[in-house]
Amino acid sequence: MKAQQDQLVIYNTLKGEKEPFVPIVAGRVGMYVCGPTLYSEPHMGNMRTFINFDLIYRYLLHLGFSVKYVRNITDAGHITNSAGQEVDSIGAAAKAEQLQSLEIVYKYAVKFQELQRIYNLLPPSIEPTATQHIQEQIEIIEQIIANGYAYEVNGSVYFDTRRYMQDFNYGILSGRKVDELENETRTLNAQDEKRFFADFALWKKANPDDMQIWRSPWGNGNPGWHIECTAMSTKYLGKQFDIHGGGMDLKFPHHEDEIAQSCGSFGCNPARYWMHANMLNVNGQKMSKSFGNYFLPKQILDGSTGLFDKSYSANVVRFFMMQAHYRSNLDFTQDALNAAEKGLSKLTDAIATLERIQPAAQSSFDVNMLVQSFYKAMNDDFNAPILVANLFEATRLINLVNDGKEHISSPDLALLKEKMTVFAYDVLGLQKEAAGSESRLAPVMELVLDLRGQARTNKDWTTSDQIRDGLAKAGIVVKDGKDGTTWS
RNA sequence: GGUCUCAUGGCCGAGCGGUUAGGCACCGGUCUGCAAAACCGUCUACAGCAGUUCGAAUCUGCUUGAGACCUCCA
Repeated sequence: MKAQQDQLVIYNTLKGEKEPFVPIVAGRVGMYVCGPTLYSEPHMGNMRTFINFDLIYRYLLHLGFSVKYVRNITDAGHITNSAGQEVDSIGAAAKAEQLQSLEIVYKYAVKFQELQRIYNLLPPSIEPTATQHIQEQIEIIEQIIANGYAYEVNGSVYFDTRRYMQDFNYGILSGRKVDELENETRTLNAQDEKRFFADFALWKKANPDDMQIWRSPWGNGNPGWHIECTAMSTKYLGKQFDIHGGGMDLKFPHHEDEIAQSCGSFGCNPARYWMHANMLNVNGQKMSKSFGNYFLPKQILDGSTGLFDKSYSANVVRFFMMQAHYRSNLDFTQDALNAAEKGLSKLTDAIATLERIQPAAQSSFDVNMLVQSFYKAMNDDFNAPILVANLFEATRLINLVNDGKEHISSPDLALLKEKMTVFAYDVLGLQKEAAGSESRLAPVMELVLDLRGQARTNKDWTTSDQIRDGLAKAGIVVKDGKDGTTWS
């Protein structure tokens, strides 16, 4: 695995190009990913980012890295945006639902946990919450003030972007130039407390109707909306760690400001590799709450999205997502989901077929090369679509072996079996379909199919077809294969 | 308006200068009492116009179209 570790290449948003992945400490990876704000149930687009970073986490683990994966939960409303508007999303949800802020957070945290289970996400090493780290946030703000990169005005603290730009590059991640930003935003902040339009809040003085308020050296208030990630990543991963991830829409200003906060307090960029997952699209447009074109992960499961005429399992949705690269847009369409559903079953069938294959003295194809292609794909910036294509190449060969047209040796068979299983289930995070889940139905079906088998032996096609049609009406499909009859 | 990204066959989606991506659909075949399923095989591309190059989907320029960010956002 060490050799494979050395081959890993990651696209670093900070550099705008792929580069070899060299962890700060050999064999260890510290990874921080921005998690959800729990003022509502995460929608499918939110889930795509978490599924993609789950894939990355899983592959790093498979390569043998010891990974500390921190993904935060935002349970404090982000009080202001840079236009100075009040946007405490959690507080707003709390008022709308007539609950306390933490009730809202807990309510949706439970749902998020459930979704992670259903979509087969590995739990992160730590899931810290913002409200449990107010003190750490305050301490970092104090440090930034002490370093001269922030100032207090009337109970609020702002990051001093102009002062910061004298020593550091603001815009290093997003490529934004402050003077380009200015023309647009200046007017919005005319009567702001800020010294400069690009300054952002680290701490915001409390409003009378705020639902959550904390004490601070500057009076009662709320933390700004970037500081929590700086506080928590620093606490659990150190001032500098390996990978910082999140959705592409967080690149600016959230991640840019995290960098500014880290540089402003500790003098260094918090992460060496910045990774950004792309958005999920519906009809070519980003799925988003504000566009109203979003739907919930469980609506796909029960078929109530209104967009598709049937439901899909979490497994199919996950496989569908694995067929696009994490840095690409992905369009959520019914045809694409249907294709994923069929493809997935073809793939899992082939893995099951491996169990029945009889080895030959020699292999008629290069199994080792095939397995290497799995690693090659994933080592190239986690290129899951290529991996999937290679798994389908293996699928084709497995079926040919099963038909006696290709051969595989015993050691090669063992290798292929292991790697197919590992890559499909451990790395891609697909789930083995629970066979025979309807335990009470199984013996009944056995009996029914047995009777139908007898009818077929007697060439009593009327009875045989009657049974088949009757079962079809009950939603059970009978398949007459070469090796007997199966149903599903 | 500013910054940036992308335009691939019926659909989804890889590709980063020379090789079949892959899946689904279609079509042909194998199997089958029939059907379905399964398996095998095959076809359809690179938005447009110029340029660089022995060679371009892949590099450059322009045109057209779409999207993201600049407000909360995964």
